[in-house]
Amino acid sequence: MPLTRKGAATRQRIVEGAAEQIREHGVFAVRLEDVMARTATSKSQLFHYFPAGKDDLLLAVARHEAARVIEDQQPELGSLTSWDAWWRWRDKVIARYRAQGVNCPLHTALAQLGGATDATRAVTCELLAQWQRQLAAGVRHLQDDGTAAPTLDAEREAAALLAGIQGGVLILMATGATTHLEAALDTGLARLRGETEARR
Amino acid sequence: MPLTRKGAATRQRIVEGAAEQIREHGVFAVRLEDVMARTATSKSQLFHYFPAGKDDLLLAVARHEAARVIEDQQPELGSLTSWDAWWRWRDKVIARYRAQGVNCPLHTALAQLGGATDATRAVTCELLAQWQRQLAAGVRHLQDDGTAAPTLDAEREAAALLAGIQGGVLILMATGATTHLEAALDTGLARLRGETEARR
DNA sequence: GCTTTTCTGGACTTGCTGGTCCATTTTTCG
DNA sequence: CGAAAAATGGACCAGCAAGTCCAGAAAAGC
Repeated sequence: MPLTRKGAATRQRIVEGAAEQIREHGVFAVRLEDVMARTATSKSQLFHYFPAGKDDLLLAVARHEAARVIEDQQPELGSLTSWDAWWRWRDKVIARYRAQGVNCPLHTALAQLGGATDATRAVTCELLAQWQRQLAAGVRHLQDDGTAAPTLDAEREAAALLAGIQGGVLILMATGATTHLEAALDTGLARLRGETEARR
Repeated sequence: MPLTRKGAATRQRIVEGAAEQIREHGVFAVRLEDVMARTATSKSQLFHYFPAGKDDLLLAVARHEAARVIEDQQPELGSLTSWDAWWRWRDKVIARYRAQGVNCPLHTALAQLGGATDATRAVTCELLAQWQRQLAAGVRHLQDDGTAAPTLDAEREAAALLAGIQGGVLILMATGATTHLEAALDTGLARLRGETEARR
């Protein structure tokens, strides 16, 4: 079923509108009606573009938001080629999540879908894998320029860092404080450099 | 409203039954009816013991599960007095969450409640605070016996470790793999000891 | 034992929200 | 231009699950 230019625009409007709505009020509070009102669409349109209904839409939103997560960290995340770049990235991550506050659309969208479906799981895994891949690349850069010990397992370090970020964000969502996210990032980076003390 | 012995038993049966149900099928799939069937109770009982309805029950479950989280880590978490104790604790945490698999009743229960309510936030914060407190105490023990550098900020290290655990569990729930949880714990512990290499 | 309170059963109500349907308009494309 | 396909509007349906109510059984307490 080919989409006309107009159709594609509408579809996108729906996805973005739904994402915003979720960001503002959380997934559980979002009804199809809200999305309709926000995006000036009718129910038939929703089901026209997302035949399988709400889950279908939510999945699209999840994909959309997953892409955003990575994009928002660029270009820093993609070029963690120096110690300085790492710190710029660190600051960006904290700023991004501090701004986002307690609503993690991706996280909640996935939660709503129950994680049961293979599709949702795939979205999550893909996001995590991409993220970790870029972190690991960054670790290797540090190893190359002698900042980080060559004995470190880059992949493992990246995994640990990623876990710290996820947990930090989770705690941020629960408590509203960025303390843990910062602690995770700072101790993680300090570790890469072989420092005992965490900066800042 | 004083509870008779029987009443208290019923109430507890409901909470535990609901918790099990959630653990097995996730919060979103749990209907009051399911809880009724499982605990051999009627709807009037549910509303008798939890006047505010489902949210009320869910909150009780959250509290119940929060307590479990800490309990399940005892006695290790409470006495992280040596490097060895730390490792025993590490193994216990991994085992616990591996067994639990993809269902984190606490996490989902809180998600369902939206995190909006003050009550749910309080439960989460209390749990995190307790957890972190015990970790920090453990860090100080390591500093006392010379295993960890005295320059480390125990509270901050504990925060980072906690974030890593939370993220690791989150990723475990999403992907089913304990890789990240292990990586977070192992690098975290290695860092405490000032090792460059992560064990295992 | 008798009264009061608590506990339990289950039928009933109700509101909400996802989903269906068809008629109408707009776009596409030969 | 005209036919086919896509896009849109909005009324309608259906089911579910939360929450209400009252009557009756069991326990508590004097």
